[in-house]
Amino acid sequence: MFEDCIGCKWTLHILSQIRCGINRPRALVKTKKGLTTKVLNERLAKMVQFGILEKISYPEVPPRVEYQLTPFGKKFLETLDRLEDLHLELMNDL
Amino acid sequence: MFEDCIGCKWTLHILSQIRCGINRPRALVKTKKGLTTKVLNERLAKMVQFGILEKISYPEVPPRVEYQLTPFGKKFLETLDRLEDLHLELMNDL
DNA sequence: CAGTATCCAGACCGATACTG
DNA sequence: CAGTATCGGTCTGGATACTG
Repeated sequence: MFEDCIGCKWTLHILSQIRCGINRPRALVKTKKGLTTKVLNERLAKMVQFGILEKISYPEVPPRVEYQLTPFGKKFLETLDRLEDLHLELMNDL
Repeated sequence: MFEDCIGCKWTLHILSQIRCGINRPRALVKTKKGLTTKVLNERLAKMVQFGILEKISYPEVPPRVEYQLTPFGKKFLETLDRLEDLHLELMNDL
């Protein structure tokens, strides 16, 4: 599951954007050059499947969709933050 | 860095083996079918570079090499364990 | 705007053979 | 036994165009 989630150069970026409140597909695609709807949707689908994200569709025209972190997703990111802290600590020790 | 470490299907396996005390290249290659010296060495080099592993060469013939987790490497794995715990928790809630 | 389908270049990695 | 080099198939993912 890790591999599938993190073993993709976009996943971390996408998650951090969603955490910042950028949670609509179009907006997400525009946050980084090279990210396309195809790859974005693949990643989003995976993360929904893994219980990291939740998808909300509003029955409007034009359609509106938002993705939100689930409670698990939030804990997941927090744990990742801790990993980053660890790494920064290491760098400081040098 | 995460991407580089975890975004490879072998890394997690290799690290868990080393944690179990299987820390010589030859032995590691034999732990999983499909793992070759080339890929193994690539991964080991990366992990040494990232400060996760430490390489110890004994000046013997035939040569003997061992890899060990650094303190950072141990914390790194512990944090990964916590991620796994989180995921198991999630599964239980269903 | 959201999402899917198609195409194709290029990275990746497994197999093999080789050196020290 | 440790490590490097080379080759070649596979599969990812970026570009593009399309539907609802």
